[in-house]
Amino acid sequence: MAKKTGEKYQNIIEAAVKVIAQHGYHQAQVSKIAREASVADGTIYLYFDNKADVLVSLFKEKMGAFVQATRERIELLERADDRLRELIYMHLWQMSQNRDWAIVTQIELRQSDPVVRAGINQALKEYLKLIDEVIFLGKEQGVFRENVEHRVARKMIFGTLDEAVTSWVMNDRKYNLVSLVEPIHNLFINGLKVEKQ
Amino acid sequence: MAKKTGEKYQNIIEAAVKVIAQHGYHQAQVSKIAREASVADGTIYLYFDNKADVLVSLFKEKMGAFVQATRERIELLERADDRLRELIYMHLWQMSQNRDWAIVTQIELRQSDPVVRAGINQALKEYLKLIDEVIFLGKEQGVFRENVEHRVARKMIFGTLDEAVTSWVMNDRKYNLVSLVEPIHNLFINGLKVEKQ
Amino acid sequence: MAKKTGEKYQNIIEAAVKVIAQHGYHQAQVSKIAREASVADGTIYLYFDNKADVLVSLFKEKMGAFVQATRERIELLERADDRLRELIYMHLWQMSQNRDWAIVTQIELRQSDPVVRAGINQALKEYLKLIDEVIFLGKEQGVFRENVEHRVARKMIFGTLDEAVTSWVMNDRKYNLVSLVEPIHNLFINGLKVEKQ
Amino acid sequence: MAKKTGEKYQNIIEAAVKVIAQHGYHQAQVSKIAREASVADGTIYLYFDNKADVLVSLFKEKMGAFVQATRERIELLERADDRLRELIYMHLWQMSQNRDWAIVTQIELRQSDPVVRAGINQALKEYLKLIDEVIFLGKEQGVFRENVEHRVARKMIFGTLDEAVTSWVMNDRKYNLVSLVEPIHNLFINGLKVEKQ
DNA sequence: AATGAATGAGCTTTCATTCAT
DNA sequence: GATGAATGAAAGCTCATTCAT
Repeated sequence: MAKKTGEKYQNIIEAAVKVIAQHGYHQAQVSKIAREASVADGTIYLYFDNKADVLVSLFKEKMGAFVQATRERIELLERADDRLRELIYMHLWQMSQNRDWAIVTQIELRQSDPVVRAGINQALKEYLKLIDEVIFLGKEQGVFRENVEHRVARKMIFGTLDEAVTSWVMNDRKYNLVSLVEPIHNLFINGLKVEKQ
Repeated sequence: MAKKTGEKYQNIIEAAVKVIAQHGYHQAQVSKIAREASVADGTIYLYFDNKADVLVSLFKEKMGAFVQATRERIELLERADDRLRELIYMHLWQMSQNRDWAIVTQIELRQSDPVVRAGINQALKEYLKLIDEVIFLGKEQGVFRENVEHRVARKMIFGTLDEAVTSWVMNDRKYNLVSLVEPIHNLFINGLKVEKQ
Repeated sequence: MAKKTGEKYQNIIEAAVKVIAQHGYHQAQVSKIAREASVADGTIYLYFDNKADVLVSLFKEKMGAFVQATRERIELLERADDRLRELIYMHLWQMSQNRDWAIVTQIELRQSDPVVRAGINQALKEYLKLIDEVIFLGKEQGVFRENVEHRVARKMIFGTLDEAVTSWVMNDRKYNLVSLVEPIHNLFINGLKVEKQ
Repeated sequence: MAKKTGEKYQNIIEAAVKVIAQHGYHQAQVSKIAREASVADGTIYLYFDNKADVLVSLFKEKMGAFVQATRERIELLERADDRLRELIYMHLWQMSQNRDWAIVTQIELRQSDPVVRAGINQALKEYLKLIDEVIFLGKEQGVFRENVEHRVARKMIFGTLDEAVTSWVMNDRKYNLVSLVEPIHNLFINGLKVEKQ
């Protein structure tokens, strides 16, 4: 039913991001998004099945671009540990570049109902797959330990980055998020323990 | 105004957890909670200021007990790395023990409105403080590296555990969450890298 | 926000008068008014900000027409005492013509909350101004005494008419309200005292 | 059922006046009145049938005293026109003496539901009867015109005084209400018209 | 394709009254 | 007589979605 292309399709998605970032998820009514996109309320339903579809599409579009950009950048690098650093960098850098998107992603969209959550999780899988690939590569290259459970490592990497961005957004972005790239990478690679001397 | 003690107070909190876990946040009406607690709708307002207050109180009560139990257990141990293992264990074990609570905490309560979120974040701080204490102790004992940024380490520990539990809940708890204690602890301590030989 | 024009706007106002007159102020729920107006509950909120706005608008619309009709009629007359008689006549005649409106105005709307009261008082001022004009004209024409305090005279005129209509409504309109025009006018003009002979 | 005597009965009535004057009719909950009277909520129902009964009783008690005091004073005077002046004076003076009572009587109690209104009107009749008596006496004494309709005169007297007090209360009692006694009396007696010379 | 007026289901909270103690 | 904890009915308002134009 919904025609998921065209200029208006993009306009509506951008409008949704803007409205949600500005007014919060619970104040992001369809009519407000329509006004921001300069279309009629009904027009939204020509491009999307329902409101949840707007949110899920929004997340997929943005997340797709995010993953692709990250993938392109890390594949320029050889070593898995360098790729991991680049992934951490891209994650934090992209979020710090787009204030609205960070708010929407880390705070507002988490309040959405189960249907939207399901769509979001679906879109997230692509990113988790990319993380897995880095881990597997690291093991192959003998850079990461063989006995590291890749599912556990993936949770650590995603969980830490996610928590870092959320915490940064919640603290009104008072510090430079990208400055965390090295400390985080270092911690992932070397762990907490003191090196034997 | 609200009398935040007594048997009914506890009943209502338990009923809220049950209803939210069973029907989801958006289907957890006051009347449903009241029925589950075997009180009249109005009775809830003798013990809580409003619905948000029920949810925040619920989180504070449970989280307070959670943090206290964890603190008591880890303080029986000497070394910071052992304490960290115990904290990981307590986090995962307590969540795996209480199916409803895990769902409420990881999924449903995240959908709540800003007022509830603020109350929840407040309650979470106590837990983050406990994590910080373990990190500081580790540095003092020379068990953890001095040059580890404690804020980054805290984000890693909390972010990883949180992601692990969410992931486990979302996958319908198909595996034993406690089995992740060792892998996670190992990863936190030793990192991803291969040991020099 | 509210679009205060159109056929539906008028329909809702008429429906509100009817429902309030029939069921009383405290039984005039929005849903009842909507049903009477043959619109959905939500439609009311396209034309009015809230329930109080319906009531205030209703009063303003009706009172505005009332004052205008009265003004047009009295301005056809020269002498202030004739104008006063016409004002008394119009007041009593218009009320006796519209059973529902009289009930709403004299009984039901007086039960309304402070917000509505404030709006009503605002609308009443226009009528009081008209009364004042008649008094001033009378003084200019040498028909009314110069030493009559116009504020006191205004209270007498409005207070008496208001009491007359209220009393008539409360007594289930058993007599002809318009028959009071002459006695009231006579009393206003000549007072209680016996003429010196 | 209700025992309409005793110290607590009086306390509750005084408390009701105070609470209504202070917080307004719509904020005068039974529990608030009970607290002000230093009794339990349930105790009110030992002395009154229901909330409406409290309000009606309150009005009757106060109005009874008001009428009696007025009657005693005017009966000291011979002439009906003097009695009328005294009645005007007593009405305005008593209201201006008791701020709370004036607010309750003129503003707040008018918002009450039909049951209370009916009780109030009942209590008012005694006062209207007193006004009638003055008018009849005036006619007998040849002080007031025979051809004055007493019902109309009564409406004028009560309507004007009522409007005067309401207006004074609404204007935050910025002027001295008693200063209106002479102007009002003069207007009632002599009317608006210029004396023939 | 686009519009936007109309729909109507759904829910938190208040408060007069009761009754077991 | 006095208490006050408990009751539960009742209603204004929002907003995603539709559909006639």
